[in-house]
Amino acid sequence: MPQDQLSRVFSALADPTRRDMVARLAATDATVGELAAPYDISLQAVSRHLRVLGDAGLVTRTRQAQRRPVHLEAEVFDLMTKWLERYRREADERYRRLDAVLGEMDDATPDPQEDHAP
Amino acid sequence: MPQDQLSRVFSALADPTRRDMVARLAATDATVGELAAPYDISLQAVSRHLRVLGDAGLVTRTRQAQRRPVHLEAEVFDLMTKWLERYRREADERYRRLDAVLGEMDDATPDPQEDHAP
DNA sequence: TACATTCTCAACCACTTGGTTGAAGAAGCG
DNA sequence: CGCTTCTTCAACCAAGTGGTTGAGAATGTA
Repeated sequence: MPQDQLSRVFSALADPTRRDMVARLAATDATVGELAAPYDISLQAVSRHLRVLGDAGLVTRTRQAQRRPVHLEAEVFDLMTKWLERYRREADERYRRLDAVLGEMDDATPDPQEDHAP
Repeated sequence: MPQDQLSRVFSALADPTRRDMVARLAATDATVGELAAPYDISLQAVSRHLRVLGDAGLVTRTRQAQRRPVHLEAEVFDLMTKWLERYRREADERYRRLDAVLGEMDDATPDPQEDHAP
């Protein structure tokens, strides 16, 4: 069950509620109650969403009286960006290299040539 | 059940096997059998992984005799990059001007189903 | 101390996910 | 046509997820 961090991060962001939380936390820190306000789910559910974000390293918590303010950790985004950039660039280059037809299905005489670059 | 695409994309990439497939597909197209080779799981499982990637818009399939070559669609990465860049930058700026006002929630009450989008 | 506020833990439940095996569809070859 | 190759569909199962409610921990306040 100990997934790698990248998996945890992607998994955490696969939920719209959690993405929305991240979006709001990018603007400012917030407490659990504040974060929960807009949603129609229980405080406990929000708390658990935050635990998922925390496990992914996307947020950290502190203590402020009874409150547990949540803070977005931007560094983790770099991890994702790094992964993304690498493969996006590779695919992009490859796309640029072959000047034909991918994705277009309207060819009447489909004679798929090899698209391997020389 | 019809999740938004961003959720499907993040969810698809939350699996290490699928991320590895994407990585390999960034180099070149491949058939199901070719993709399956390195992994110790059934061909059917690989086929289903590819369906997940396909539903997320990350790959497309064509037909080549009995084979169904898989092609990586780089455009979807832009979607993620856009999302990432936006909030990473916001958090970065905020980090830079580290005034950190807690408890200062603005009036934004977003619908959890929708991402923060302009 | 007693009480209110804020948040988390625990148990439960419906649904999804990622794997399995067996059967079947689709295309080429003898 | 029957047989082989490549791939998907279907049914099943264990484990995970996201919600619920109820209890309780942690802290500040009267």
